[in-house]
Amino acid sequence: MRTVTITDVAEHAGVSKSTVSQFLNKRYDYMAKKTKEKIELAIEELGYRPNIVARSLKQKSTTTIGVIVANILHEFSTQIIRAIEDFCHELDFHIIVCNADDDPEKEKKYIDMLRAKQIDGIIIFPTGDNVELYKRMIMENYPIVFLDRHVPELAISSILLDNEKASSLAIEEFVRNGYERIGIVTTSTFRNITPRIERISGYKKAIEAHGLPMEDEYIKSAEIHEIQSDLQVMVSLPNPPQAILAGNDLALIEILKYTKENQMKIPEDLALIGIDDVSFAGIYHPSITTIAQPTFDMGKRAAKVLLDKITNKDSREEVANIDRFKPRLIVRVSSSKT
Amino acid sequence: MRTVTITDVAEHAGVSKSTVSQFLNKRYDYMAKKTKEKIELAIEELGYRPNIVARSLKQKSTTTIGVIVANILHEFSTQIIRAIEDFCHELDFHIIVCNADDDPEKEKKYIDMLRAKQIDGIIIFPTGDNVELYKRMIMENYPIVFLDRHVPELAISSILLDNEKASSLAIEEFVRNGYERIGIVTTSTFRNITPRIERISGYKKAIEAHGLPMEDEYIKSAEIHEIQSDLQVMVSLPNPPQAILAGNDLALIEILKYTKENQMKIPEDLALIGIDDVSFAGIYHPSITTIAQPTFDMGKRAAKVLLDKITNKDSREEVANIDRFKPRLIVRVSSSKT
DNA sequence: CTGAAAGCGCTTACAG
DNA sequence: CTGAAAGCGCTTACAG
Repeated sequence: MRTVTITDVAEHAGVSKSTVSQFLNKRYDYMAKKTKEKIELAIEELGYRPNIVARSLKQKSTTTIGVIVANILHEFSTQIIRAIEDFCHELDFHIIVCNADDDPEKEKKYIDMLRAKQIDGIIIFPTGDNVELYKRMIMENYPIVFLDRHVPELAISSILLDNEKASSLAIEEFVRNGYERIGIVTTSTFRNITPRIERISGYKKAIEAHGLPMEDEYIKSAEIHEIQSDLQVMVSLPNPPQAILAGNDLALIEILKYTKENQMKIPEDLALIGIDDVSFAGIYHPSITTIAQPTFDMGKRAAKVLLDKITNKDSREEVANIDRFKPRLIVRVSSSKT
Repeated sequence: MRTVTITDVAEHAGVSKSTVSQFLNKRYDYMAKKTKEKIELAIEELGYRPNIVARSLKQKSTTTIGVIVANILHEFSTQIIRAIEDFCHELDFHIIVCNADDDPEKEKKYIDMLRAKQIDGIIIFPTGDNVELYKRMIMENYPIVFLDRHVPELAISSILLDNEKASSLAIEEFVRNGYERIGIVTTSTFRNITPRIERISGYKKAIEAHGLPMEDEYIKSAEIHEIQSDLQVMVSLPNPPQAILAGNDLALIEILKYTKENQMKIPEDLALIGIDDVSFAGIYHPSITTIAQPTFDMGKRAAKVLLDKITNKDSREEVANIDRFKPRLIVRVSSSKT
């Protein structure tokens, strides 16, 4: 089954390839009506479908972008992907999804491959460990946007949550309900991952601002599989925290696992707020107070900023344009007075 | 910043483009060691990265596949995507993720675009409404695999759950615990979506096999936003069901929302089993008995079957190869005796 | 208003 | 062991 090409269409319609190409690109300015009709008919009859790879080679654009998420297991990642996909679909762009698995090597491999494939731009949740590579892309003025995390020394547009605000919203809610000994548990801050670092610093500032006890033992950032034992330690303190802020969805699930296994009552034995409005927050017993990220807006913005850069490649930016999105407190039961 | 091409490398190394190309494709058979080194050096010095679009045009392969999910909101979809991505990453294939949003028009648009982009093959969760289009792809021997759903009259390899088994596992678990009036709630069966149809038929067969009461009122399939009111009707029956099987994750969440709002106790007021082992099943109060799909295996298999077809395009298959995966019952508390 | 020609950056069969 | 030439399927500046 030979595939039909523009040459076949041209022959069939009795015109030149150039003219067919004009037609395909909707440059009808000077095209005779008859010519147009002949081409339309030929395309129809032959079932012609333009080869976009050939077009891309010539035009140096693939109308495809890459999205490299740090860890596709976070609900946040999949919601962002969905938002980006929605936005791109409108503009007939496609997205290639890559999961770096928090591995800088894998991230590098993906970046290299995406660029070899002439992908027009990339949205990255950066692992943070490929600074040289990021720098090279900036130098080459390659369109790129960071999401969720950023690398402070680099002039790359970044879409971030106002993470400190997220923590302070949570602490304020705890304080309003009379909690004083408040802890925070996040996944590992190995490699200085922005949201984790900032959520902890936001936590510290808020604790201080409210004159609450600040204990190192109340702050845990660890690998997922270590969280259970860390919680054990925290709960066994002489003065254990009465409330905990979960740094993200995976941390929250670990905490809920712990409280369930140890028959701790929420919020009586331990009050809880989670950053990320997980799907089950409203139906859990008790329902869980969360800090929601505007995931849809953030994904959409990232896509918009990237596509703008792609369309507008000459305008190089000199400084990182950091776009902070506001988190929103959703009050439910897990943080209430007891 | 002019991009460096194979011509630049050839000049820099003092050899021909052909030889550089041989090098890039690792055909070292007859290559002098010195030549190899010169090329390596030139590539290094120029920071050359082959243009895969050009290669694709010539080789008629993009080492990229498309994945069109019906609805990216299901956890099942994202797990499948992850599994496919993992598998493809090993083989240096990339995946373009598309969300058809259960809209046949959108599905069609994606299929057309993916083919125009010369994507090597597609994994589809078919909406079912583009039968002509599917048929044309079969005729053209275009590599394609169906996942989660299939279209019975078509000879397309399909990766499916043994859906009837999934339902019967659930019914048996209910029966073991003494439940007799058992209902099922799924999202809409408009357009004959395979898993929903089969889960309902499996439910019916199992109910019959156990000699349990079979009532039309115990069977609901509806759009997400209608489920609350349908549950209201079901619960208000003179003889309401004592147990409900949730057809998928979204249906389960609706049911939990309903029971929570109406302060129904699980399993005392209503026992529950959900198909899809949702992330929160183990930490919910009470923990939720589920029927797990082997999502990782299914995604991996789909990718494997597709890549085999791509590698092996001559071997056309005559009949649909339907691959049924076994569901697994995970007993927790929501289905226990009261 | 339309066509001939060159070119995008590769690969490949063939010649030497 | 290596190179010249043709070709993948488009687009585009230019000529007429």
